[in-house]
Amino acid sequence: MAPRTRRRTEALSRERIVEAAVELLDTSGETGLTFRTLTERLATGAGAIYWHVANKDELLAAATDGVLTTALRAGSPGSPRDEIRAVALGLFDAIDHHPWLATQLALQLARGSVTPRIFEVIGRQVRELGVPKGQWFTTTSALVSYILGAAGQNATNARSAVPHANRDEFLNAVSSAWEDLDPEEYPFTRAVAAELRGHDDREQFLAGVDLVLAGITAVHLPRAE
Amino acid sequence: MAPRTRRRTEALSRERIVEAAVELLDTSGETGLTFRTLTERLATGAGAIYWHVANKDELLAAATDGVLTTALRAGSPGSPRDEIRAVALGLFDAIDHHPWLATQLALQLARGSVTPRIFEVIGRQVRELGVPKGQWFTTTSALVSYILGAAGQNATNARSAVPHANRDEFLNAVSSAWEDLDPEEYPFTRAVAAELRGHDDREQFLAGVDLVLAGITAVHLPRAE
DNA sequence: ACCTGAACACCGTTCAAGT
DNA sequence: ACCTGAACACCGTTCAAGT
Repeated sequence: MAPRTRRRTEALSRERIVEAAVELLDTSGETGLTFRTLTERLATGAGAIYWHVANKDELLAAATDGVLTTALRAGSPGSPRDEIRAVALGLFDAIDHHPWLATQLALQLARGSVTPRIFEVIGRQVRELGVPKGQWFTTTSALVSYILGAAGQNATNARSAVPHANRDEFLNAVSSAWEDLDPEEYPFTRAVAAELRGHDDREQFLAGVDLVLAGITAVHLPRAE
Repeated sequence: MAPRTRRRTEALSRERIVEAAVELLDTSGETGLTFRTLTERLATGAGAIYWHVANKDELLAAATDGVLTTALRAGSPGSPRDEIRAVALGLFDAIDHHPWLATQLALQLARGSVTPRIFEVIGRQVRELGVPKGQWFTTTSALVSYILGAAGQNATNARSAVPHANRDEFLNAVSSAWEDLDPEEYPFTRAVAAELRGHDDREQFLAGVDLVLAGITAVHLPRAE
C-alpha cells in the first residue's frame, strides 16, 4: 500500500489535473478555479500544469467533458421515451450537482464541441420512436434545444449547497421578487409567481420533455396510439 | 446644430457608455470589451466610467438588457401562435446580429434577471391560447426553455461576419466534421450530418417552436380544431 | 520527459487629486 | 457632481533553468 502522506508527490497527470479542477469548481464555483489555486492544490508550479494541458479553455473543456460522460451514462433499458427522459434527467441532475456545468455547456455549445455528444444519444431514440428519416435532424435538434435550455435555466436553482432546506428559501425569494414586479409591465409573471413556491424542478423539467414528445407524436407520428 | 467634431467631448452618460459597449461587443466580440478599449473609445479615464456604472457585470447586464428590449419589441397583431413565433424569431435574429448575446443571456439566466422579461411576453400568449391556468407556468417555462436553448445553440452559426457566403462554408465545415466522427460512437450524428448542409437555421428554429406548440395543443387543448 | 517558479502582459477596480 | 489617470491586486501564460 502506498504511503498516504506522499499523496502530493504522486505523479502529475492530465487526469489528476482535471479531477482537481472539477473539485475546485464544485467547491468554490467558476471564480474559484485559477491557475494559482490549482497550482496550490496540486503542490506544483504553473508550468507543470501547462505541460499536460494547453490552456485554461482546454482544462474547462476537459472538466466539462468528464462530468458529461458520467451524466450521459444513463442507459436504462426502457422505451425510447423512457430513454430520452433518462438522458434528460441525467443532464439535469449533473447540473444540479455541478452548477458550473450549465455555464460551461452554454459556452461550449457555441464552440460546437459538446453538441454531437448529446445529439447522438437523443437522436438514436428519436429514430427508435419511428420518426421518419427526413425529420430526424429537426426533431432531435428541438429536443436537445429544450433539454439544454431548460437544464441551463435550472442552474439558477442549483447553487444552494444545502440540498432541500435552502432550495425552498430560494424559491420563496424568487417568488417574492416576481410578485414585486411592476403590475403594468409584468401582469402574467406576477400571476404565476405563486406557483413557483411549491413546484418541483425535476417534475416541471420532465413535464416539458413530455410536452415536446407529445408534439413529436402529434406532428410526426400521426398514427401512434 | 452642435459641432460634429466635438463628439468626444459630449457629456459622458450611462447611455453613451452602454452604447459604446454594445458597439465594441459587436465589432470585436466578448474579449474585445475591456475597460481599456472602452476608455479609449470614449476618450476618458476608467474612473469616469465607474462613476456611471458599478462594474463590468452591470455594464454587460445593461448591454444585454438594451439589445433584448429592442428584440422583444416584435408586436405583430396576429394570433397567439403568430405572436409566439414573432417573439421567438425576434430573439433569434437578435442573437444573429449580436453573437455575444447568446453567452450573455445564458450567464444572466443563471442570475435570474432576464427570465421574467421573456417569460412575460411568451406567457401572455400562452394565456391567450386558452391553456388552463394551472398549466400556465409549466407551459410557458417549456416554451421559453426551448426558445432560449435553440437560439443559444444557433449562436454557433451566427459568428460569420459575411451574411450568407460564409454561412454555407461554415455549415459545410460542421457537416464534414460530423461525417468524420467515429462510426462506432456516432452512427446517428453521422447519418444526419448531410442534412446540415442545406438547412435553414430560421426554418428549423421555427419548426421546433411549432413542435412545442403542437405538444401544448395535444396535451392542454384537447378540443382545439 | 517532466517540473519549478519568477517574470510578463493584461485585466477589473480603486482612489487621491483635480475641475 | 463629475472626471483624470496612476496604482493595486490578480489573472492566464511563458520560459529559462533545473532534474
